[in-house]
Amino acid sequence: MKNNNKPQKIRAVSIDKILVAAQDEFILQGYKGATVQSIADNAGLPKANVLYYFQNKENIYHAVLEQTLNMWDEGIGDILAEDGPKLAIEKFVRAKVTMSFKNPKASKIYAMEIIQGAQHLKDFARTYLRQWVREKSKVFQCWIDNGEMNKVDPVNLIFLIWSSTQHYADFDNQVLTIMNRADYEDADIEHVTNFLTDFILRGCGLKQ
Amino acid sequence: MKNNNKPQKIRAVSIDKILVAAQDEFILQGYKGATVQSIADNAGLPKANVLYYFQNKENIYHAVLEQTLNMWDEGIGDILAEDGPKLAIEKFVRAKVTMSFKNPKASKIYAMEIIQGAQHLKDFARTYLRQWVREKSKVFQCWIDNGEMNKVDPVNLIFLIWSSTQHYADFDNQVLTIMNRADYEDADIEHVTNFLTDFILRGCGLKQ
DNA sequence: AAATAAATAGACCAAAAGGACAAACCTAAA
DNA sequence: TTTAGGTTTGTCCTTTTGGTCTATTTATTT
Repeated sequence: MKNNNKPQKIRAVSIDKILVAAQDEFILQGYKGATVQSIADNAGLPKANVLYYFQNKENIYHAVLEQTLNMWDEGIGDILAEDGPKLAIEKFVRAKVTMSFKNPKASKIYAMEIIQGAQHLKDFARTYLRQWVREKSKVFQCWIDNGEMNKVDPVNLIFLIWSSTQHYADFDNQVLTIMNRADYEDADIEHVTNFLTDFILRGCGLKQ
Repeated sequence: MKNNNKPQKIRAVSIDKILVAAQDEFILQGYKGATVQSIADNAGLPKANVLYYFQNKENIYHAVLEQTLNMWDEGIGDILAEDGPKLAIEKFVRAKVTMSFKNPKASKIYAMEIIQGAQHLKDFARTYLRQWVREKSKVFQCWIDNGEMNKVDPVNLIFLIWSSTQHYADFDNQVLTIMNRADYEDADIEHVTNFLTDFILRGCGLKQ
């Protein structure tokens, strides 16, 4: 019953189970606090088997990080000059909010990394991220210069959008506790998206 | 030269050195990853001496958390009905931004706690924080009902202010990397405060 | 100065955890 | 059936670390 899986898929399935378990473990315990044994238990595999696929704990963590970055990358949406400020911001905020609600764990792994000094993400931030911010800032600046939106510092605007959207992922525990709720519901995504787009568009002088 | 300290102050001084070192260690390594030895080294004391003041690691962490919450509490500022929306938001944002720039470590400790499930802060969130949000929401609601500001969901507004201000503390590494800078400067506080107050006031319909 | 309390410090221990190893166990092609 | 490559698992070892114990030194009080 167990190994009826297609031949070369065993590897993929096991690796996936390990990564899922590892993500939870790293969030809850941090890198040092996470134990291979616990990851193995949660993945339903013996420890030696986990070490067979990933040679050591650091490799597991790298794999989790990589997966997280890929997801972040896909879900980040984009800010296109041709969309114009209003549509671009709407799309971007919606993408990030949806991402935060649908995949809070990825956001948390990322947040913990940055808070702890971005040891494993220095390069990512220094190259990819900086470049991304630079490009998008230019787009905002164009819109400002064209009088399509208020004069708002683009870099800080990006920070505000990032932080206000990711807050619902990283601090989900706090948000839910304060709202006296057990879990997010689908309607929340819409509600928060509407709140944030409205608010941010107004902040940019794109509404009323 | 060493023990010329005033009599009963040795204890206070040592405890303080330990707490400072512990805060750094807990941020960098997480709870499980932090070692008493490393805290002791950074405090310039032998490990046994650290355990002499705090009986075990958990006590150290509790002390750090308590200190953090007190600081948070003082620095959080307040939102007073009599100030009116504009002044109240200005004051609050300025307080939180200043706090973020002046004491990013406290914000980080707090953020990690919440991200990791708020194990040690469940009570704080369930009682104090929830109550605080409830009260301040009422104040916002009054202003809205009086037509003193736009109809903006108060709870989400509070979340937005929290997240956008704390971002400069929790993600300082990322912010600095993106801005290609080594450290924050005093002028940054003013700049960010102005950006955020402007933006948020406009979002609330309190400007232009 | 003597006695008492506080602080410092080295040595030690048991438990936990990362990782190595080797033996067994499939599954599929030759 | 045999062989080879991938997979599963129990066992063992070493290092790290939280915490204890005891001894010594430094302050404080009487």
